[in-house]
Amino acid sequence: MTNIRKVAELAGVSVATVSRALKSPDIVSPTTREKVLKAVDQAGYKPNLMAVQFRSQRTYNLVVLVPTIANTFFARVISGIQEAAQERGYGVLLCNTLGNEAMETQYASLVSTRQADGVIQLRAFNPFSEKAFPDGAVLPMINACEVLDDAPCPTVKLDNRAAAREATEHLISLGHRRIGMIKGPRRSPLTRDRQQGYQDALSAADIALDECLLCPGDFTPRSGYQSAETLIALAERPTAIFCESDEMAIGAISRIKEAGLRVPEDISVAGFDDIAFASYSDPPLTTIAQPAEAFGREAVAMLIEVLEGRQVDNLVLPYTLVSRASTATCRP
Amino acid sequence: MTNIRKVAELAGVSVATVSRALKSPDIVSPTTREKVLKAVDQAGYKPNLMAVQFRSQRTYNLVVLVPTIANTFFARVISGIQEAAQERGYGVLLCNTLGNEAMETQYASLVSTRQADGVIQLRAFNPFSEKAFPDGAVLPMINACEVLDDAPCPTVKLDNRAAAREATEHLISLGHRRIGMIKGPRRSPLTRDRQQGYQDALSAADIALDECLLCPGDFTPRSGYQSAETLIALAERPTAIFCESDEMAIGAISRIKEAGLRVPEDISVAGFDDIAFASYSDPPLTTIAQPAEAFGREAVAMLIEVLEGRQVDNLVLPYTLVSRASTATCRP
DNA sequence: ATGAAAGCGCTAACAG
DNA sequence: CTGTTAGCGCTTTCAT
Repeated sequence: MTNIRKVAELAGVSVATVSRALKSPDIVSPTTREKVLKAVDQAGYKPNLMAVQFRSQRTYNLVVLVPTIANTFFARVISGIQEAAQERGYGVLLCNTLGNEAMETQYASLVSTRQADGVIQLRAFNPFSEKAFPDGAVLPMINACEVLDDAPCPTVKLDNRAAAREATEHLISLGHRRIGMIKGPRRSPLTRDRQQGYQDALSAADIALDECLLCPGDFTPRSGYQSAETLIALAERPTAIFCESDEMAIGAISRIKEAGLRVPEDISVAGFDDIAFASYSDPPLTTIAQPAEAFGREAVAMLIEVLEGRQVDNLVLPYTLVSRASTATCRP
Repeated sequence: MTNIRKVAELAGVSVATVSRALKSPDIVSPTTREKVLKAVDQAGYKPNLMAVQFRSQRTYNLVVLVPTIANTFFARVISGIQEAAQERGYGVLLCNTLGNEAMETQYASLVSTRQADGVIQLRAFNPFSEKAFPDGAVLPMINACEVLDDAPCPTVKLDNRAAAREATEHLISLGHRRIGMIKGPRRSPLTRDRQQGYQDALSAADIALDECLLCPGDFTPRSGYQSAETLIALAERPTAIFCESDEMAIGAISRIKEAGLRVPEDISVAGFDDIAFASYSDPPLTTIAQPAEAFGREAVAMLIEVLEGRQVDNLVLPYTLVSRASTATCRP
């Protein structure tokens, strides 16, 4: 492998000059620069970035901790991350953690071991030990999408409570009063906030909360399918279901139809995320559109700010209620 | 940041001893080992892997070139890659190339610049220039899923021709003789092979090929939707459609229903990939199941073999026809 | 404008 | 078993 020394010999200059000709062309004389560039070309020289990084103590790699890459919402977030990182000369180390905290901690240590400069965490968990970054220290991390309440770092998120409230209000405005909810994982702040929003809407409309209508889920189509089954079987069946993800909504619709019921005639269904399939489901899904790619892009921009020692504010991104055919007037 | 020297001072030994105590504990005396480990703990020492890598000339990073991470099939492949890489102590540098050759070349140069040890390419394109790896040299690359005909490296793929033939034969066996096909990108070997399989099946059943029934697509639901529109509008409408991806099949079904036609009563639809949504579409999708995660796992295993200088054979993974409700007997 | 030389943190001869 | 020493390839003072 050709290194800078080879190039220096070939050009008849010192290694320092080669380095300078490449990094700050303006401070070497045009003639030397020419010579160097010719030698670089001739030798097919590519700087060993491992050495460069080692020297400069920066890797230009970002670690992304994603709960599951199989979820199309996260896939979109990652696209955004990937794109923004590339533009700024950073690589992306993708870690599919499946929500496993040990794994997240392990991956975060890529930063302690200087394999990466910072972390984008897409789940509400701090993967850094007190030890690695004692108190006062600024964590090289951004927490995005699902955010810790007392995050030790800057965050980008949606106003999940408001969004869930709006989705629920949409159903209420269609005349629904018995509205089921298929939730996300138990201890997720995201789920808690969305449930809050759901309850806010009910309260505002003077509808009493019925715990039976609250079903567990894990964002997969399968869990939506199963929880829909429970809801359908209820003595007093809901006329609408609000799902915390489109994937669950699609699973739920599948189960509802299997039971011989129609969407939205018998049961309206609303989702959350606005994934690509939402438009192609039957019926097309009413949902809350999240700016998934923007989450990724913003997280990268913020993380780089942090890495460069600047102050960063938390960010709340906008959502939109997209009304499609899966929700309709209640006609019991 | 604490480094090996600090630890050495703290333990009252040389840096070499610290290094040894950590890398090959058996060749240092138990007492020194203890001292060193205590010092390591006390200093909160983590080896600077950048330095280790720099020294050992290995990064333990793999580059993955993926056409689009938004496709759930690739998401599964990546999960497999990710998992296998982690088990073997490798990190994954994910590159969403959108099929852009310049981008792929650029990312592949992470290897030339020693940011990564090898490449897993999920598209039929060689991202390495002749210059970087002259002829004889063994490319540190595995080509998976969509494979070049004369790949310059080991490959893992499906027998796409046989799989497409089987899917088509399934439709023929149901009495269909007018079978549309929604294809993948124009110049993809994958598309060519699948079309071959489709034609193989037609020939074997003495059905003449009708070019009108061949529609373009790009694996997205949207393209399936559009091509279905074309097929429906045909004077002699097909009674079945074979799509090269489930995402297109889902788009196609959506369009067919919009036209007031029923699946499978009026038109049967078959897909390819068996993504998670295939079971939850209405009707559930008949499709060719690919072992997506296995592609990822095998590619990693093979790449590491190559990196360690061993010989590797090409691999063909098995597929399965999964028959669900979207295909049924032809009754014109 | 250029060169000589130090050193980033670590490992691996080579001595002892 | 342990210490000394020489780099890995590069950037960056400090001289010239």
